[in-house]
Parts: sequence; structure tokens; C-alpha cells
Amino acid sequence: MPEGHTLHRLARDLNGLFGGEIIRATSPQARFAEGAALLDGRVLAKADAYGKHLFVTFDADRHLHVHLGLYGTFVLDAGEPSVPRGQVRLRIEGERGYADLRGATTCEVLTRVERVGVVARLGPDPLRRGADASRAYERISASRTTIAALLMRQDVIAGVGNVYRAELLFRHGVDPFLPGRELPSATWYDLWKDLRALMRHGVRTGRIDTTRTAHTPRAMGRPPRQDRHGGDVYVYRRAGDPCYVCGTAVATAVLEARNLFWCPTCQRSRATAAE
DNA sequence: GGCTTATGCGCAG
DNA sequence: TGCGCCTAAGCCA
Repeated sequence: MPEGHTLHRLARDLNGLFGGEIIRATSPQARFAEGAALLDGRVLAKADAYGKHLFVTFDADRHLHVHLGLYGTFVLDAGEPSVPRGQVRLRIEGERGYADLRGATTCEVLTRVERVGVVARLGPDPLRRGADASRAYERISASRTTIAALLMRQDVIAGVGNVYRAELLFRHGVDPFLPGRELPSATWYDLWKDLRALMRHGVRTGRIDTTRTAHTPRAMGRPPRQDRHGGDVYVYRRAGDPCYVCGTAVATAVLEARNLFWCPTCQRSRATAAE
């Protein structure tokens, strides 16, 4: 379930399970045999996430770069390693447990310089300390592209995926088709602040819950628990179902090859009401 | 058992 | 804009 929170949680867990240890690295699937050999027997110094990218630093300037893509998983387990089940791209084994990587779209070993190059292409990540929201707003406020599309661009803002995109815009009553240049500055900083809270909650719980966190706008009330897709949401994948706030059928459309969900009533261009 | 879908993204054209 | 990657889960039969 890889949006940014998943990768940050993963980094945290990898540090907890392997941090500072010499690890064994193998590629049971054999698709990553050369890469695994580069990491085998090395010290796993630190895991870190930038947006949806995970980096695991080993000694000797070796940096594992993982991107889970749409259906990759990296599952950690304490205790004795089991016989690898399914297609395991990379297995890491330590003193206290092991981890299996499957289905990742990217799994490669980089140098520090190469890693810096990957990070340099990303926009600010709300989950990283010191992330600069204004850097994203510079791009957004200069663009004719819709805010819904801009939120998904990792070079504008790193870590947002289809669920957070839909939920964030709903929570703030922002029309997803509003051009970035028409999004008021104040609205953007509200979105950023809320997004950071939502994603931090996601890191803590491992789920995307957008209906019951502390920052839920009061007027929206508390919809029933659904837990349909690993979290409780207002509009994501609820096409045709009644909006929890106003009862209007949740709308859906394909935008830049991704499914977009929104409430046509709650998300009129309220953001431009200031004009 | 098969088919569809997916919280992503790079690439060809 | 559409395809392919490559995996698992959900749905149907």
C-alpha cells in the first residue's frame, strides 16, 4: 500500500530491526542476485525515506534504492527466517529477524552521488523535517494544470498518492479541477499542514485514515468506520455512494490515467470564494 | 481457476 | 495517451 507514509514507516522499522548490524542479503528469486551480493555481509547503517523512495545505507558507499511501485511490498518479520514464499526479490536477514522485498518497480544499489541525484528530482516531502512547502507552492501557483494532477507529481510534492490526493482535496472542499495558479496561498498552506498530520498518522498506524484524525474539520462529522482499503476514507473508491457530509453521490473520473474521486457538492470551487 | 483491479511510474510514440 | 512492468487480493464462476 505504498504512498509516502508506507515508506517512512518501513524505514523506521528497518532501522529498528537491522540498524547497525551486519546483515545477510540474498535474492531467492535470482532477479537481483548481483545487487544482493553487493550488500551481503555489510553493515546496514540507516534506512531513510524521501517521498515514495526508500534508501538503505550500507558501508562502502552502497545505497539500496527501493521503489515499491503499485504493488511492491517489503515485509519485516521478527524471528527465524522462513522458507521464502512467492517471488522474493531480496531477503535481508539479521540477528533478530528478516525482511522480504517483493514486486518492487525499482530495486538497485547506488552510490551516494547517484542517490543524491534521485532525491534532487523530488519536491518537498511533508513527512521530512524542514520540508519547504513554499517550494511546492512556487510550482503550483505557476501552473495551469489542475491541483489534482499537481498533487500526484513527485517533483512538485513527494509522497502523495491517489488516496491522500482525493482525501485531502475533499477535506478542504477544493475542486480537484481547479488550476494550480488559482489555488490561494492560504489554502495551499492549510492543505500542507493537514497533509502532514494525515501522513504522520499514516506512519504511526500503517493505514490511511482521513475521517477520524484530530484535524478532521468539525463540520464533517464522524462517518462510520469502513476500513475498505486499509483505512477509513471519505471519497476514495466510493464512486456512486453517498457523500458522508452531504449525501451527494461521490463522483469519479480518470485524470492522467489515475482514478480520481470527489464530491461534486462539497468540492465546488470554494477555494476561490475569496475573489 | 480465471479475470479484474490496484495506494506508481518510466517509456514509446 | 497508452502500454508494460510484475504481484496480490478481490471478485466471479
